Amino acid sequence: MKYSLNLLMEFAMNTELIVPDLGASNIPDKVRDILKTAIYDRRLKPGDKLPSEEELRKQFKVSKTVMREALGQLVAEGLIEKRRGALGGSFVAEGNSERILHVVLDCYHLGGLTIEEVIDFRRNIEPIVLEMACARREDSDLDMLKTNLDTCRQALEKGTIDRHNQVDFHRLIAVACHNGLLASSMGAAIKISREFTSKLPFSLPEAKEDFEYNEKFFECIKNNRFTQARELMAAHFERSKMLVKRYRSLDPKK
Amino acid sequence: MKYSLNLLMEFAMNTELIVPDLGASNIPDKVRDILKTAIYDRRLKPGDKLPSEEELRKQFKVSKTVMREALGQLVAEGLIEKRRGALGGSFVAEGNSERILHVVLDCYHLGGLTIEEVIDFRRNIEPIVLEMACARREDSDLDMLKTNLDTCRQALEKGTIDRHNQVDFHRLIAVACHNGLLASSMGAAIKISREFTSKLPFSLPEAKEDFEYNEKFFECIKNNRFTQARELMAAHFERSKMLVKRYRSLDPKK
DNA sequence: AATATAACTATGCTTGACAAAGATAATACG
DNA sequence: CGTATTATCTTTGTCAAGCATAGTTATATT
Repeated sequence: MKYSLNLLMEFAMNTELIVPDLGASNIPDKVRDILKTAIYDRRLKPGDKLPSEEELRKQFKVSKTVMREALGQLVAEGLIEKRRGALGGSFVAEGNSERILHVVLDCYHLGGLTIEEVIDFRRNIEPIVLEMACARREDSDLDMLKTNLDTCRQALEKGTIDRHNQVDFHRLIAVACHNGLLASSMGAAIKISREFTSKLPFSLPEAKEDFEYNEKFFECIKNNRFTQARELMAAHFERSKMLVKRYRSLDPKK
Repeated sequence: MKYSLNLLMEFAMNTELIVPDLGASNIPDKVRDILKTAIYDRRLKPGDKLPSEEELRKQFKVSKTVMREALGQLVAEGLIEKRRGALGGSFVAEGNSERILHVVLDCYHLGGLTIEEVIDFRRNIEPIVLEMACARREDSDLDMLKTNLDTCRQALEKGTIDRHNQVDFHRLIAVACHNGLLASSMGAAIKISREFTSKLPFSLPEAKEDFEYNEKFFECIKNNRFTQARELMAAHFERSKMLVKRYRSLDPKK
């Protein structure tokens, strides 16, 4: 079998190699950077199969362990996927914006982002997002949003609260904008909000009030009511602000 | 030395362990998930030192190789940092939003995001960002922006173009909003834009026109001219749109 | 007292061997 | 002849033991 990866030899040739990335100190990182560069340059495209670990190991002239660690990092970064078995191997991953969400979440949990920032982000951006959704939504988006509303309504009618879906409605609004970057960043912000608010007390009347907002948002999107949408979203966030404040006053520390 | 990580034993106890994350198939992933969970739960806080590889290996009852792979993945994900030497080891990383940028870039290079989406994101969000900057900028932000303008102006006066800084001005606007999530997502979008437009031809008159926009943005931010800012940014993006279109017509494929 | 050296602790790298998964080909058997 | 089982082959996954290297600390030498 022939692989179009002789270019990797650029590594094997130079013990002190020329890496485009600022010099990684250890060998696995160097190997990883070379493969990463090949992917960035599209010499390796999504779906492409890399040589086997054994083959790569020989090409890079590194040990099995190092090769595995380099590939492991690329897997962790979501750039490649590995499959076992006879037809297995390492494959360049399809671009999926799922990882954006995870990284933002990581950052939040490490204290690199505060909940205030996240909510501030939403408060300022979501009005625009709703406006965009009004302009761009397709019929399938309306169906999607409607399904969410129905699910939440059924829960409320039974006296329960579907908190997950009720918050998720906001993510779906972003999805209806048909912009991956927007959907990812809003998705992350909303996921963090959801994780945070899940600790807050939430009464049935409050939930119903929240749900009514979602219904109003839906009507705006359906009927392309741009300006009304904006005001509504602003009002909604004034409310959220109060909820967070109340929580903070209940539990002053942290 | 005593580590407060006996909780890790929850793994060692169960050969078939209970991982919060949906079952990772291989051992390193399981170990990684457990450590990740500990970080998420803040049982391990940024700056905390993990036990040595040897110690962890014993606690998790896994081989050295597996332990290293698990830690390697956490490093790749930016959750921990490793240092060599006597006082070395694995340390929980401080939250840094730098990784968000990398992941978005990865996603773009894998085809998970198109340049159209990125520009669309900017066109819709940046007017708000500029507006926010008008309201929130501090004196230090004005200095930062001014320094950028000076650098670019000097280049133009010498007949050269400082493309990097001229685009970077937009990132600095986002920074002036004092919201990490906003700065990160806009930073990523702008970095991708920059990478893309670096392939476009760019004449000196065009660069000057672009620079004048930056100067106008600065005046808005300085004097809190919200509404003017918005119109300006919209106009600026109409221009960018044309530039991209021209590029596409020059090079129809890709 | 300043400097070189040794010891210690931790990560980094190598090698070799075997296990397990997944696909294919060969074989046995109805 | 067709199906089911078994063997085999490729590739990733795991283990183990040892040595190399970095960085700190203590010790010895001058």
